[in-house]
Formats: sequence, structure tokens, C-alpha cells
Amino acid sequence: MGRAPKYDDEAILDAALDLASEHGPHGATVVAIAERLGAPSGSIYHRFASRDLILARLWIRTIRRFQEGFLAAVRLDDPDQAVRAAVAHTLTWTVEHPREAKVLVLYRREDLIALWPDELGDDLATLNDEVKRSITAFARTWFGAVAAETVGRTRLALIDQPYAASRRIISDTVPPPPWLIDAVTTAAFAVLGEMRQS
Amino acid sequence: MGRAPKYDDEAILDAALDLASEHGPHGATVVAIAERLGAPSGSIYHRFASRDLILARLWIRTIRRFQEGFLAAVRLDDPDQAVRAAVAHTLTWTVEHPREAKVLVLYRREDLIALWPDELGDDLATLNDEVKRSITAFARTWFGAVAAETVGRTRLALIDQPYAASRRIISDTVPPPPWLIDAVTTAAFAVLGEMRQS
DNA sequence: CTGGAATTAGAGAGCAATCTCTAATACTTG
DNA sequence: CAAGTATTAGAGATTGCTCTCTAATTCCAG
Repeated sequence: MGRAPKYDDEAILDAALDLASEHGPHGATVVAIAERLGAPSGSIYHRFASRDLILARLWIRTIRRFQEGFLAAVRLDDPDQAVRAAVAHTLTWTVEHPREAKVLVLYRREDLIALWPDELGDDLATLNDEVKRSITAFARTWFGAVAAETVGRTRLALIDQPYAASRRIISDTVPPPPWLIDAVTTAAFAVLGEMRQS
Repeated sequence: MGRAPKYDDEAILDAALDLASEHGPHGATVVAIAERLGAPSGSIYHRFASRDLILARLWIRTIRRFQEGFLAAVRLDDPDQAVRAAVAHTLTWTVEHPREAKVLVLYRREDLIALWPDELGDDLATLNDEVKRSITAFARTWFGAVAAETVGRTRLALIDQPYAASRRIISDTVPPPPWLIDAVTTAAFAVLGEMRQS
């Protein structure tokens, strides 16, 4: 069966994550990844056909890891609990996974991955489908409406505003203050609350 | 006095802005900037000592242009009007200056400018001072307090959350919905409103 | 122990980007 | 109109990165 792998896929993705989160997208060069693993750059290309493929796989892995908890939160039976859990998940996940959060929050896919590898085409297209569906489902379940505004406000409250707080957490050198989750949750309810009057 | 300039500083910054907003940070290469102006790349270096200096000057110019209106808004005499004006300014400025907003909102200085040029050192350190002071002043004027939480909530309401909406505007292909400014303003008051009860 | 297959090792080709250097050019002042 | 100077023009040195190619190594199966 041949020689056992010394640097497996996950280790390479982890190294790329470290470098991208520390030095930005340009920091995760193939040479730098190899150096961090103590390998020559040629060995990396044995497992990944291109640098873009490494970063694309990292991107997918990171998004999936975040979405797992987010989807569970949004899909809670009680809408009130769903809002609280969704906001809390985004902020606590940011604190607990600082490197992955940094890559996800600070960079866009287009700037991280120059050319999306063909072999992953479908994964990219469907990556956000579940989240989109969960937002629409939330709007329908709680408000009985799927108008553009209803869905848009839900997205603002559960995704965009928590995202802003995450970004602040990442940029700050100090740990997030205890009132932050409350504040973002309050903002979420405020944005959603107006929907009932319209 | 010699030959009249054919490509002046502002034209070079404008070209860099176009390229950075269209293709991301890596798109604004010196060669690309020169090509857009119809000049050889050597001519660019006659006006700017380095690529980093071009992007640094662009960064400063863009921040200043945004801050102008933002500071005027936050400093309005009536705090209620100040909140509304600050939120509205961020969102309308994003719509009215899509290229500059894109550079400001999507990229961090560290990822745009590899090494901040020494000759601009002071400008970088003091760039955000006025905004920081205006946020602190707002918290003091309205709430009579400069505790970390008070200032933090003000920053969340007037900067971070409007920022998130800006980012959404930029990413969407369609113009922002009419309810967006209201929603972000509502969120701002919700975040600030809690302060009175604590 | 031995043959074979997967993996590592390492050098280097090719390319793109920054920055430099010198010569040519056009404008402005006296 | 002449002289001086700021600017443009363009070629090329250098660097760093992606990706390729071949030889060496290690492990497993029989």
C-alpha cells in the first residue's frame, strides 16, 4: 500500500489557517505552509493540485464548522430562543475559534481564492443554501410572511449585525465585554420587532 | 519650471481606487495603475516612491472623505438627530461612493498596505482620533458617562452596526431597500436605549 | 526478505510584480 | 529663442511565488 502520509490534508489546512489568520491571505503561500510543516513545497503539491485548492478546501471547512451551530440555533422551536441562540452562537464561536473566525470575518472568498477550483464547483454554489433557507423558514414560521423586507430584516438581525460585533471582537485586543451579547440580541429584537407593526 | 504633469497624484489615486475596488487589493499593481492611465510603470514611481505609498495615500484620502460627513453628523446638537444623521450618512455615503466604500469596508489597512510608509507615520496614528473623540463626546453629552460600556455601546450603535449594513449594501447587486436606514436606526436606539436603565 | 507503490525531498523553470536607471521630451522662464 | 528643469518613456535587474519534474525514501504485502 506504500508509505504512510507524513503531512495529511488536515494538517496542511491547519497550517494554511494559521498563516492566513496571522498574516492575511497573501501570507498563506505554499512555501510558507510547507515551512510551517517542515516540508519542501513540492510535497504540498502531492496532496493538493494548487494553492487555490488548499484555500478553497479551508474555506469550505471553516464555513461548515461555523454553520453547524448556527443552523441548530436558528432552527430552535421557540423563535425567541432561536434569536438569542443565533446571536450567542456567532459571538461565542468567534471567541472560541479566533483563527477561523478571523479568516471567515475579515476576508471575502474572492480575495482569498483567486480562481475557484472546478472540482469544487457545486460545493461553492450550495454552501450558503442551507443558511438562506433557514432564514426564510424563520421569517415564515414567526411572521408568516416571506416578503423581501421580512427576510431582509431577519438576515440583518441574525447575520449582519452579529457579524459586525464579531468583527469588533476580532479587531479588539481585549476579550469582549459581557454586555455585548445582550446588546446585539436587543438590536436583533428591535429590528425584528418592527415587522409586526408593518 | 519644466514640463507640466500629465498624470497627477489624484489621477493615480483614482486609478488605484478603481482597480482595488474592482479586483481587490492585489488588483492595484503599479503596472495595472500605469496601464489604466496609459503610462509606463516607471512614470508612476516619479510621483510615488512605492506602491505602498500610493495605497496609503488612497487609504487616508478615503477615510477623510468618509469622516467629514460622519463627524458633522455625530456632532449635531440634538442627540436624537445625531444618531439618525450618523446612521444615514454611513449608508447613503456607501450608496453614493460605491468604489470608495468598497475599499474602506471590505479591506483592512494591513491587508491593503504591506508596510506603512514612514513619511506618513503620524497620519496613521491620528487618523481615527477625531472619530474616537466624537464617540466619547457623544456618550458624555447624552449620557453623562464615559464608562467603557457606555462608549462601547455608542460605538456599536453608530459605527459597527451601520458598517454591517454598508457591507450588505456593497455585496448585494440590487440597491438597498428603503426600510434599511430605519432598521439600522432602530437598532442603534435599541442599543443606546438600554444605557438609561443601567 | 523482496518487489512495488505511495510519499517525501529538493532543485529549478516560468511568471509576475516592484523598483531602478538612463535617455528623450515638452514646458516655462528670462 | 535659448537654457534649464520637471516630467515622461521604456527597458531591465531583482525578488518571490506557483507549479513541475525526477530521484530518494519508507512502508506494506506476499
